[in-house]
Amino acid sequence: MPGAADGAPRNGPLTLRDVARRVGIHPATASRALNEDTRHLVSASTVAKVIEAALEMGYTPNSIARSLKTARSMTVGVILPDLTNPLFPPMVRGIENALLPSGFTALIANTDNDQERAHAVVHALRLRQVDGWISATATLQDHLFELNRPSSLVLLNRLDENGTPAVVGDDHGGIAAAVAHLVALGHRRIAHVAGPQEFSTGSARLRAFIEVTASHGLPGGEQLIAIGESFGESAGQRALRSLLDSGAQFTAVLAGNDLMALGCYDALAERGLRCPEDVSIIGFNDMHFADRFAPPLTTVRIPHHEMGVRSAELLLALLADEPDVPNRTVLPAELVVRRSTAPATA
Amino acid sequence: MPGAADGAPRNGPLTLRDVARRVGIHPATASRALNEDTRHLVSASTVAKVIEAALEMGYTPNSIARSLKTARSMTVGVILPDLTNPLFPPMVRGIENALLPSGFTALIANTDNDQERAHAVVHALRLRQVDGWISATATLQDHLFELNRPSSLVLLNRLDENGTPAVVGDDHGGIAAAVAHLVALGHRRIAHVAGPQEFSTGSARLRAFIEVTASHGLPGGEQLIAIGESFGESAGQRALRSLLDSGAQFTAVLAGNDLMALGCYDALAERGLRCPEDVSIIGFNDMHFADRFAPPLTTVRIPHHEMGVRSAELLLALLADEPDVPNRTVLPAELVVRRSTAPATA
DNA sequence: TTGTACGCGTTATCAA
DNA sequence: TTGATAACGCGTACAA
Repeated sequence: MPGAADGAPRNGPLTLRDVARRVGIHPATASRALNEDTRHLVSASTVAKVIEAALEMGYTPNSIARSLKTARSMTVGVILPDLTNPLFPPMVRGIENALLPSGFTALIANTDNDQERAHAVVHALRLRQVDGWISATATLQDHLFELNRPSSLVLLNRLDENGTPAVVGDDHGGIAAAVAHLVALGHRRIAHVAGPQEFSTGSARLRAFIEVTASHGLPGGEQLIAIGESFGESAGQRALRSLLDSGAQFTAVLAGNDLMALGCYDALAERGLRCPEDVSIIGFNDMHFADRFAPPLTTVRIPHHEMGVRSAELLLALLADEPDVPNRTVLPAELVVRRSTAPATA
Repeated sequence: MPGAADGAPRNGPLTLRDVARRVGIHPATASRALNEDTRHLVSASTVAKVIEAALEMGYTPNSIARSLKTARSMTVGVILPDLTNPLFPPMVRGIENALLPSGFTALIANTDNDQERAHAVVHALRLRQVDGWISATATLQDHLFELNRPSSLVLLNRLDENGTPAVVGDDHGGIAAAVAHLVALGHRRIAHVAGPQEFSTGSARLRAFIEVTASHGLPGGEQLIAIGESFGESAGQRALRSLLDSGAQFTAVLAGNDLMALGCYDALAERGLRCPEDVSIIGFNDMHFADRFAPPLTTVRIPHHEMGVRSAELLLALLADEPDVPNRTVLPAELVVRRSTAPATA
């Protein structure tokens, strides 16, 4: 005699059975009444009674039980290099905002660009049965692929070679705008402190830099390019330092991102060079507080929050098996001119 | 005949039954073998066989099913005002790092200091059956209290009047160090641009300011205090502006936090006042990039990451029903002198 | 329109 | 030391 209908009051949190008992119906009916898309199977009057009872009793469905039954955890794993990098919080907020209406929750994990740690956190999230993934890390895609249907993965601020659905900023357009700005200021010898080439953003920006400077007829070649070993400040500093040491002549620097631009500030300072009087510097991303630096950084803005939103929407579409989901979304980049760029003097 | 032992291969992800079948034992035994703290109930040889089989088959336990059975979701809800505020990411990372070894996962939610949204996100997390809460928001405690046993809540960077376990920075010590620094530089008329008084940090710092300036024998009184309506930049700007408008005389400003200090920079700039030549400014928190501002901000550092770690450890202890968990942890604050403070000239 | 019966995958409890 | 059974709370065929 399972599910006996006697009135023994339960002590833990309320269940569907409690609500059903209160209304005097079977739990299954209560379930149907409470559930959006089965509600039409139930008479309007019972629906009303069930909903009222549920509200009154303060019933909340147990999502764990539901997940076990439906085999969907309603969670999304979000893999980041490091939440502490101001680039990511706005993206995360965008993801969370886009996920909320659908009842999905984001699980955030940081890899610190460390393979070991990446595996650990991805494993931890797999144990949690996440339904899908948003990854803003590089070189991890392959591993995620081993473990997931491609249809449940969206890349954010990254591209891979497998055509995995991705949301990125317009690297080429951003670089073009930055170079055009410098050219308009009279700069002709422009250097590029590039990000690591394993990252799609690092290589896309370098490629764009080479193309765009060539199309402007500017002097190019490897002596005006230095590649950092990370996207951090010290990598930017070391890269520009090496350029300075090489004796290359330039009046402006395009940095791989804002953090590297900050490192360029440092490299300049330690040589007694001033920005923008001696060397103009442009960053990429327009991260929070870029307008507060000394000097305020001219940089390329990409829509962080919007990128998060779009990546989540893309994933939601994939999870809903929608047809025709685009596999590459490029969001516009925009140059923000501040005070780290000035007319060329040299 | 439930759980028939015939060899029908399942197609979905592997379950405990698959592993058990492979080894030729009962699923319950496999469960015991795989589980740390029941393993001692199983013979060493079966344990070995089960573990090997599980590894070989790539079995991963279904945490949803486990949660349903154990009534623990192994998740912790983390309530923040706004992840975009650089104060919080390091704390979140601390929380995640401290949680990871215990198998707990953090669910992050932002309130934007909006009651409506706060309720929505807390509700969403409740539905997810989080086992405990870490809250860095103000004025929400009461509501959380209605919904949870007090033993599952830890406050972070906040205090309430109910003695809820909390981890905070040493506001009084930090303010004391800041004032001492200014006094040593010859300042005597020091203003305070205070944070909102509904927040424990806002009121604690104001109280400390009043006490400490008095103990130094400095001029006090309301004309040297302005209270911002939020902890943001524009609130700080408006507050200092009002002080300036009031005609109050001061040579240094203690801001409620770093963001408000940034607002003070703006208020000074719009009056043609220079920092630190005309007015020295000190912030609070030493958030990321405070050293990059113009001028680099002298501020009080609190150990963000450590605070996150400690709050998570505290919560873990509460969840484990450990006795003698401290209900207030105060972490040391340290003054970081940069270039927004200088000897008094006026 | 509603009720019945069952199972999602795991672990707790009891019995052997 | 192991096996059998039941139950966590829910959703869903199927039957009524």
